[in-house]
Amino acid sequence: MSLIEKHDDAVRVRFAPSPTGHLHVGGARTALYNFLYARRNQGVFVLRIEDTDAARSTRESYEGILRGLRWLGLEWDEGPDVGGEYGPYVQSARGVLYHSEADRLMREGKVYRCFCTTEELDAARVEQEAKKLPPKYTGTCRDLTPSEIDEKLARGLPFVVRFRMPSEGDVRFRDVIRGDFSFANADLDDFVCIKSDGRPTYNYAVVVDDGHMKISHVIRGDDHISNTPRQVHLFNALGYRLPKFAHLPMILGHDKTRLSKRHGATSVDSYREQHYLSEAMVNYLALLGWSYDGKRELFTLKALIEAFSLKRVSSNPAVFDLGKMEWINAEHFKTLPPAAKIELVYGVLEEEKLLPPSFEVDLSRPVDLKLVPGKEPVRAEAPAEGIRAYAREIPRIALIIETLGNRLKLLKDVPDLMGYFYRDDYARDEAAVNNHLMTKEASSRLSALAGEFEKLQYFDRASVEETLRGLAERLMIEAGELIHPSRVALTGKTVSPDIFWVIVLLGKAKTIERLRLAAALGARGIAAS
RNA sequence: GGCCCCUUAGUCUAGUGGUCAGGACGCUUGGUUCUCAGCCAAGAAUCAGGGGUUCGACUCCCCUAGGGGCUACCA
Repeated sequence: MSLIEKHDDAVRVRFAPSPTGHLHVGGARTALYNFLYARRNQGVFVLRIEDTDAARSTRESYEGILRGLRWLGLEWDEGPDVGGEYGPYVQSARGVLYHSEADRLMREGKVYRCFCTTEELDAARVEQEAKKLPPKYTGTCRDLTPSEIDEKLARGLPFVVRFRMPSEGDVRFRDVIRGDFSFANADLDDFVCIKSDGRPTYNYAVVVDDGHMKISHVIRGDDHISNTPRQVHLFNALGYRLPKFAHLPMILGHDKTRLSKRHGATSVDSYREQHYLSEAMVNYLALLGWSYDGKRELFTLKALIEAFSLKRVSSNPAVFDLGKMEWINAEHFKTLPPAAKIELVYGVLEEEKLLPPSFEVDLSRPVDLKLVPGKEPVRAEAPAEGIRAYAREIPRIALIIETLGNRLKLLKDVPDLMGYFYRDDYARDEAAVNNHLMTKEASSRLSALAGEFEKLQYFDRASVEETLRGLAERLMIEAGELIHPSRVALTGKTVSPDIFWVIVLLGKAKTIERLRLAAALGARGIAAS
């Protein structure tokens, strides 16, 4: 094998979004599969921006797409911002190429100028539809004589460039995922390559670019299957080597229609904003249309690169299931090292403004990292700017995360799960308060418990538990009779992590304060009723 | 209207003529327990429908139905 051939066989794939909206999950998955295929085969991953629709393309969208891809960890080797051998990578900057290639096709008689107006075209289409005929270009300008063309040109009439489609025969191509296709040329049309404003159409620009960028595999959504025969014609007409095609199944919403806004969040931005882990998003997207062996489901990006294969991409559409993605998110979160969890949780606490400077917890004596059973003390890294102010809060966050354990699955649940550790105006469950706090017994018990805690020298978990259970014994009640109202008094909810850890982490002063408040509330409530 | 794609439990999938149709999420039940989560154990649930081909079809062919795509000077 010569060096040239070797070069031609190199895997080069591309993700080619048009900057007309946010990066949605379907696009992200297409990008992911391209990325994985490139990395798996030591290939090159190209990012190309298809902005030939001047009216709909925006700068914000362009930036959003790049941001989304970076968040997912899908770094490209060639692209608009990083450059590369075959740039520019933005179609609006490749006009010269499109025109020179069109001129070449024109000289070879493979395309022709069409002077038909939009009105004429529309009228013809309406007529065809009325007669239940397939709408096709009528071919008015297909065989204009050179003098007719010169005459129209001289009059300055606008024109488009159309592809001269053979009226007979058929086109064939193979799809890596779906096998062989054959389309009758008669069903295709003399589609437009260059619009009257001089810009290329999608079908034309894609082929010129894929050809010139030496794309070896076109991996894209299956909504492009029916565009492929036109593109194959163009590849042949232009004399480019035909890439291999791989069409991915569509991603659907829960009602099995194309995924759209009304199905919930469809942009990868919104998942990032909701604090989903990018690794989880990548993992879930990978599974939407691809499987490794039908068994293994948890992968890091790195593991996906090892495992990915186009051969195992499914051909049926997949429904996006948030529930499964959240499970995958939880699984990935579990595997994070403590320091990473702290950083993530801290970020959410800060963003949700749950770190009010006024909220002082009495941590001077009791809470110590050594209290985490079976764990090495967690040492926070040198605090970054902004973190300094709360540096002494870091160990406590570490302990809260530790205590929360598996209950913390989604970062977006942090406010709900941790709010009562940081604010006195935490959410209270109305029913829980009524059921557990508004009784004479609860009121006196909580008051008694507060009194017992008051006497404690060391507010560690063992002392706290011993104190509570001891009181229960003396009152001749189940420990639960003390635990349940305490939980509601301290957290506002009927569910929380281990109550003794909650008490310790809340600190002695705060615990007693809330127990007394609840006791008073109960006494008042009873007197009032 | 024409051309094309898709169809295994609620969902993602394994399966390539002979399997008790496997796994996962979710769901149900039981166990552990201060609640919840977790964990452990058990369980319900699937080959869209109809014709063929074959000794034998989830697997091959045809039809129907449903969903989707293209048929633009959108991509």
